[in-house]
Amino acid sequence: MSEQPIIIKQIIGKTLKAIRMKHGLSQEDLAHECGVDRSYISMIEVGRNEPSVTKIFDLCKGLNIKPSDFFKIVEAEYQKFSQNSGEIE
Amino acid sequence: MSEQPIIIKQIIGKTLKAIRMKHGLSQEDLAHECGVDRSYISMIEVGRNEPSVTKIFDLCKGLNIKPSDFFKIVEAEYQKFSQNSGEIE
DNA sequence: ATGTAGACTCTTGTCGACA
DNA sequence: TTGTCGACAAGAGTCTACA
Repeated sequence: MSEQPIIIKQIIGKTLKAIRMKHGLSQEDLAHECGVDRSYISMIEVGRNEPSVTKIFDLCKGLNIKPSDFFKIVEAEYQKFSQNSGEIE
Repeated sequence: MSEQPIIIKQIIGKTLKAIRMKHGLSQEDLAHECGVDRSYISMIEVGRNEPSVTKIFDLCKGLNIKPSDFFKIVEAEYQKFSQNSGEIE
């Protein structure tokens, strides 16, 4: 049951990384900004951990974006991915 | 650091319950619909567990709503809550 | 129809250190 | 600057069963 054909953590990771880099922040900057561990951000971006909603809200605050916008991107990628059943990018 | 003044799990639970009931579904209906445990849905709605993003996507699929819409509601409640610094309802 | 409990497994999330 | 490893406490998530 934990076998999701479409892996949401990977989409979240890719999305987070893209936004973080667009803002010109390092992982450490962001980690310090929102009070989470740097290695944890790495884990997320690389798709190993799926952050909780609470953590995503924290991260979005550090990135000055609205969580709903973040999830809009994730949802769009999710649908793209489920249609193509292929690459994330 | 895991001390969030504003508890997102409670907002998620309240939101899920409201949408589920608007759709006229029981917890068991929804659980069966999206392949999760019924007691788990109860846990979420009551604010004891914070579901992962993956689970929220599953639940939204069972409710025929877009995850981004779900999070839009959660975000709105979150902001209302952080302004009033009071009741969720 | 819902909340809760116990017991269990797996993952999240933190921290320090190393490539 | 980032990925990863190991260890650890805490929480997610399942299942059975009872109020």
